[in-house]
Amino acid sequence: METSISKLGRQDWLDMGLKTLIDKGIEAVRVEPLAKLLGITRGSFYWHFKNRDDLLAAMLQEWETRNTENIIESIETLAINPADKLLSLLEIAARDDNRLEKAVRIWAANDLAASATISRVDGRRLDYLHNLFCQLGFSIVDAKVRAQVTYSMRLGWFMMASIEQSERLNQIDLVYQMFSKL
Amino acid sequence: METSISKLGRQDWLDMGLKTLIDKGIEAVRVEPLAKLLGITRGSFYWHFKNRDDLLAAMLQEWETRNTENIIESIETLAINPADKLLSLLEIAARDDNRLEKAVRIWAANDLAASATISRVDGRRLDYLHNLFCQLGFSIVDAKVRAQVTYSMRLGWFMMASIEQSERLNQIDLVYQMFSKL
DNA sequence: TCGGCACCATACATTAGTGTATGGTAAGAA
DNA sequence: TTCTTACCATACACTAATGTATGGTGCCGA
Repeated sequence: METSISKLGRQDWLDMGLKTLIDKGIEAVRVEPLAKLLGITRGSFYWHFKNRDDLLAAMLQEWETRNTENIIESIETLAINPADKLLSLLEIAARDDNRLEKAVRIWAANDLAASATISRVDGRRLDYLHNLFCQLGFSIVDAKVRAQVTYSMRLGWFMMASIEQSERLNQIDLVYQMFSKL
Repeated sequence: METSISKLGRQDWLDMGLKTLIDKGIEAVRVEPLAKLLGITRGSFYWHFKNRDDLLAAMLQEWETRNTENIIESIETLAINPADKLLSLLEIAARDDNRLEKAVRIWAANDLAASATISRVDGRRLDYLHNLFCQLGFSIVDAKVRAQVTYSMRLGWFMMASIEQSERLNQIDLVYQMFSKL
């Protein structure tokens, strides 16, 4: 039937959890307030999840799998040579809506499970960047430094509150010139 | 008398607040747990502070004033020409213990008062950096972009969990070469 | 030496959330 | 039709924290 008044499922709780994680941080992801937002009681929640920690773990995994699937693959399809790939990466990082990633990183600052997830993601991305700079002709060690620096910059982008998307796009030209040249 | 068993004061609560902010985040800064850590009851707290928000505001102000006094002044004394100043800034950022700043930034992600403070600090630092790059011979707009990029990178440093101080120090050479050259 | 101030303890009322147990209901399978 | 499954409501016991009110105590100055 797919009517909009149909019953809610586990995914609805998950989505609402991720949404309030983005809007108000992990401490605001609590089952009673979530229930209020969904117009429902907590009885439903404890049917789908063991407890609050179970939801948090599910949220973390949801983000990591989504993330692992998306980013790198899309680059690999829409760009061929390493220089274009680097540029595409920078543009995606500057343009995309990073609110969920930022929220997870903030979460990770005081939570072991979240910080383990973040570390894995960082590792994969740094490896990919490292590889890219190697393909651009840099030595192993030079490529590593460049990967770290560009990635630091990318992380800094969404930690700096007072910066506009247009300004980030301005920065890309400079960064690309600097980092892609031998 | 100055005996170590003397009574506690407002500053002791403040210090313990900042310490647990660093260790466990702002949500862990709560008066009952703090009282336990100080080996005292909450009666003392409500003598020195109006309520929990009053403590949080005091912590924020403490950090901002400390911060405003320290950083830039120390640079201005230990380096004369703009190039040395830039290098000193990078080294300080890479070497210093940024745990408190990181904690405040994490806090700011979900708190208006903290994010206002962070914005002021970012503004001051970006202005200073901008000025530095101007003195190095860059145009107004080029200096602005460079200031933003170097500052982003600095913020990214303490958002990236898996990076060692020694690696940051390695990055400095490259960054300094890239950004100081016209 | 005595009053007062600064600091701390204790007790209370209140709030917001957790997790469990148990029962109700609507829809589709048997 | 009846049964079962999936989902939701309700009620309860519990925990951890907030803020207030009030009283106790040690020290210091007049």
